Amino acid sequence: MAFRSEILIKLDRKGRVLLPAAFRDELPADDRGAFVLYHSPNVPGIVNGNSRLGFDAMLERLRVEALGPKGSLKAALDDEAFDPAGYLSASARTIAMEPDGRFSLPVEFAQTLEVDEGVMLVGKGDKFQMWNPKRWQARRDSDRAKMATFVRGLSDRSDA
Amino acid sequence: MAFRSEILIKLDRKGRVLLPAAFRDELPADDRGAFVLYHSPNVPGIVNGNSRLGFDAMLERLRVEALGPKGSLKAALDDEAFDPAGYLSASARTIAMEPDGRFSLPVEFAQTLEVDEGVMLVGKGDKFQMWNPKRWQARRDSDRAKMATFVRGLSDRSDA
DNA sequence: GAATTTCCCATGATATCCCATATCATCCCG
DNA sequence: CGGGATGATATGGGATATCATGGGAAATTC
Repeated sequence: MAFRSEILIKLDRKGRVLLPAAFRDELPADDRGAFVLYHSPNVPGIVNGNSRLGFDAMLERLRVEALGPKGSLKAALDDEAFDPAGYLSASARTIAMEPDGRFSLPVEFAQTLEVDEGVMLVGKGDKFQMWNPKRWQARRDSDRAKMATFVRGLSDRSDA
Repeated sequence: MAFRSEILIKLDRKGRVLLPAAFRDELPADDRGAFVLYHSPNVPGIVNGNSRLGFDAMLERLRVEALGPKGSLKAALDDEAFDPAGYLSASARTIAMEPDGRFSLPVEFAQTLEVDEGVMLVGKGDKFQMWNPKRWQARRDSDRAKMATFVRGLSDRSDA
């Protein structure tokens, strides 16, 4: 399971979006037909996506790694303490696809994305993202510069 | 797994390219049939290729290098920080081959390469590259001179 | 019963399958 | 040792399947 590539998908006048075949193929074989969308925890305007399995696995890691094995029990009971996994669950929605891979984008996500006629789907390996195409272009340009800097930095370190 | 030699391959009028047998043989035995292409992180005009395994291994090293072993949870959640592995995933595509080893070159790669009728496939050991033949010739000539200088420099350094 | 959602069919573009050919290296057998 | 036989390789191309998208019609929903 590794989401790759960036694909521009049209939003039709019925509000439907296609999950590209390249991404559908990365969903677990026993759970095609549905996946999870959730708001970015720290960047408004980004919607994240993953298989149900992948999303649940991330929550699990979050519970164990961030809170420790005992913390997860506490999170299950303590309604006062902040629970990051619970927060993400609340911001997430399970999305059922039509047989051809299309789904209707819930308005809450359409709003943060501020989509009009197209959505950019971006593979991030363990998950994918949905972007407003223009905002993605700006982000990609800035990331490209950071990547070049990062690569240059690597060679320096090997000499040191 | 070691990609060697440089091979000129035709691009047919359907946009198909053959992954030469010499390179196909270097793919993992349990994962022939598909591989990964991705844009060079810092040189426009170069397309890199590797097995899925090789690509994923590189991403893994990247994550460790960039974030440290504990950084993976942060990378999975933080949509604001620059994530080199995520950047590469977005610039990559999984390519399925026909049984005879051919694949249709995605337009995004055909564009950066500016190919017309031929692509140069170049083995780089742990990965391979696709080049516009003319650009590759220029690069090879410049590399040849650099290599001679480099080899000459080696003896001095080893004595020091 | 008007708006929304789901199902189904249509279509153009692309990708894939499959068959065909030319070239070359390898093999095999007398 | 020679001369086909064999097989893998690189390429071409027709036929078929899949993909992304549009849109009509039935089924929900409030």
